[in-house]
Amino acid sequence: MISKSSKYAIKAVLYLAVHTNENEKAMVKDIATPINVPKAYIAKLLQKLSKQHIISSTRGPKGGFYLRKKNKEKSIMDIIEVIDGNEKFNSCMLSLEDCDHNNPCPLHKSMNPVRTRLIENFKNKTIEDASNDVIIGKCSLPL
Amino acid sequence: MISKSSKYAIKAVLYLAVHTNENEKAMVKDIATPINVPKAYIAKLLQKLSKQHIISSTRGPKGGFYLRKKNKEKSIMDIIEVIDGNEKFNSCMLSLEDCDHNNPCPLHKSMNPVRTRLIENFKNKTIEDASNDVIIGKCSLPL
DNA sequence: GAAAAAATATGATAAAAATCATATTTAAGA
DNA sequence: TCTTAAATATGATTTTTATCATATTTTTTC
Repeated sequence: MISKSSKYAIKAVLYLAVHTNENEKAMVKDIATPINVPKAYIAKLLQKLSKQHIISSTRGPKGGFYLRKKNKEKSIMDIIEVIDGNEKFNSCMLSLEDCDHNNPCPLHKSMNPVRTRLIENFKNKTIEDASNDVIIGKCSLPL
Repeated sequence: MISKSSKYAIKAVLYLAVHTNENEKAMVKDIATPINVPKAYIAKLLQKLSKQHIISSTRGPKGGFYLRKKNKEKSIMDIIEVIDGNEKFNSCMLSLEDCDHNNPCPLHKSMNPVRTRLIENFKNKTIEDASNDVIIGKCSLPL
């Protein structure tokens, strides 16, 4: 559905949303274990997210990764786009070159509403939305 | 979304649905080009599909791959399950071990209806349904 | 039955995704 | 300003997925 990397990234960002802010940062080693992702691998993903301003970071002692208010306004889709690229959901279900409404493949008609709904969900759900559900105990995260 | 292999397999089966029957078979070399898939690769996928009785085949001269009525009753989901395995759509969107209705991850609530719909679509759409749309010109296939 | 034409079986190679390792840069604090 | 602790940059390795190649078996036809 979405790549392992994107799933990892989403989990990491949600972890940061719940546990960090300008004053309380988290280091890779603090993040990797609770979200159950290899340390060196999540480090790379965090760097990518940081460079694209999905998350914030500072170097050196007392440094780490964290989320600002601005960061929390980003959507789940923003994360996926940084990690998997933004063609992820735009291509035809059968990868046909010129499948569209006027020239649909046999799966187009039934699948398009699903795809649209999927994209909407990812776009509409902000980091803040998702992490709030965790904070108020409505949803769970780790592992 | 679904693997390249599954897409290839679906295209091949639909090709067979439109162009073959008990009396008119198609060889790998006849199939590979129009659906735009490497010959040796689609050969392997066809063998897998054949072994699982999604498609039919006979060896030797005059042999080839084809679809019986029974084959056409199979669903798109049947193809995907043979190629990608049947865990494809069952896991949590974040791959959390014990995410379910009672202990949902932050994406569960919004994503579950989409997932359900997706599965239903794949299960309800038979080879026959899809190929008929091509035959009556409602949908297109190649490339 | 021998020859040829097809699928089938098996395994090797290439490309992409995921994982691991290490050197470099930056910032804090003594 | 030196040491240390952190992110950052870079690249090597492993695993998975996709692709290529070839030998074997089955079936038809002569």
